[in-house]
Amino acid sequence: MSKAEKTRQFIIAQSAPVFNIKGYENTSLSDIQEVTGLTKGSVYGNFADKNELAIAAYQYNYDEVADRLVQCVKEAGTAADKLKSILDFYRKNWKNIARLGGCPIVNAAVEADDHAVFLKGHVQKSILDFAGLLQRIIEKGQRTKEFKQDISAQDYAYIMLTTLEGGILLAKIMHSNQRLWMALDRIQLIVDQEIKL
Amino acid sequence: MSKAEKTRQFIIAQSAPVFNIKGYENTSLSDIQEVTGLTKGSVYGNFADKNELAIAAYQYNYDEVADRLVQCVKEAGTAADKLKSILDFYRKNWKNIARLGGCPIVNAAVEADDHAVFLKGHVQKSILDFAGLLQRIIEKGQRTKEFKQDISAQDYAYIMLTTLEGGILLAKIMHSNQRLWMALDRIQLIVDQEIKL
DNA sequence: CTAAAAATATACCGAACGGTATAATTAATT
DNA sequence: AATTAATTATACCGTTCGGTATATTTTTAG
Repeated sequence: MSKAEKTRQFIIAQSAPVFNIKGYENTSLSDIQEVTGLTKGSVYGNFADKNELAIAAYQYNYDEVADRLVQCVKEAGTAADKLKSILDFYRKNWKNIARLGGCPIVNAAVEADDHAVFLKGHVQKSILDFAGLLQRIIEKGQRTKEFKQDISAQDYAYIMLTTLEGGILLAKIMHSNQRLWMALDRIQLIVDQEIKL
Repeated sequence: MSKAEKTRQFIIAQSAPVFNIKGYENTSLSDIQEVTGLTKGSVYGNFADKNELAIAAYQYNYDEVADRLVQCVKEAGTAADKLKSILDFYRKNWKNIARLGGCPIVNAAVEADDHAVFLKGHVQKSILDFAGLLQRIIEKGQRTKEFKQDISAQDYAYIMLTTLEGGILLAKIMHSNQRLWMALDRIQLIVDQEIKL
């Protein structure tokens, strides 16, 4: 890894939380200078423009959560355990996620849907990715006869994602873990009552 | 209503969708000049600063939706019909709401939770307001023996709100009505299976 | 160790930002 | 209709914005 590549990664890692907290359009280069201790010349030597860095930072923010989720899922055995491990992950890590600005998908989605267009494709892709993860777990459960055969794995994946992100949104603005806990409990209820055989 | 008061209302009404679309921090005074056809002097003659206008615009955006929801609720008879009328409202008006930037609560919440602090209290208040509306409908249903007695009206109000806002978030960024329809169907399912007697 | 290449810092650009003092205009009062 | 008061327009302020040309420093390769 060259020096410049190291610097590039350093800039992304340092600025990622700032983008997640202040917003991708609202974060300024002086914010990035402040948090990295580098100068504009250094930043622009490694990124074509602010948007390129913003996109890299969003990807970093999403991957940071997604990679750990995938890890949780891998470590769990049954499909039901895999789903539970995702809910547990949020219960265990919510405080820290909130400190870093909350869910990257939620934050970026609101910006990207009608004005920060340069982010839209990336946010859409990560939503498909997350929904896909959930869907594949449900389908696996169906193959292993853990879960009902006649349900739509995709529909339930999106119901879970919807409930999760709604819960995160409310929990963040209301400063209330309970709003998220309730959403997670609701997802578990759906798994137990509607998905499990 | 004085001339200035008329102008004030005009500025709020014209700029409200812009704030909802571009964000409350990211909307500039030149955006407001453009959409109102007025000059800075005129704007600052009616508002102390940009934040005062932003708050008024948020309130306008929320009230615009909330007032119509309250109207729907009033016109419906039973508690179950009242809840259904809210879901129908979103089904019928989603296209237009999306055109104006989506749900004011969702948009403002993401900004207000960690950087646009001046909005936070107002967003929190409207969430309590919306949840309260749902809660009161459920409690009415309990009093009229439509709904189960042993459920928590407040918990179900928040589950509905969570699902609704999650659905709106996904529908907006994915350009997919289906994501919202699915959330609305899920809420109806909860009413039918868990709330109704 | 030295030269070439790559990476970072400096100093600056024009444009847009939020905001204001004041002038010009319009509305309200008598 | 005239005068006063309220409202809107003009012109400007200092600051910050994203971005860049160039100089300096630091890596890297021979």
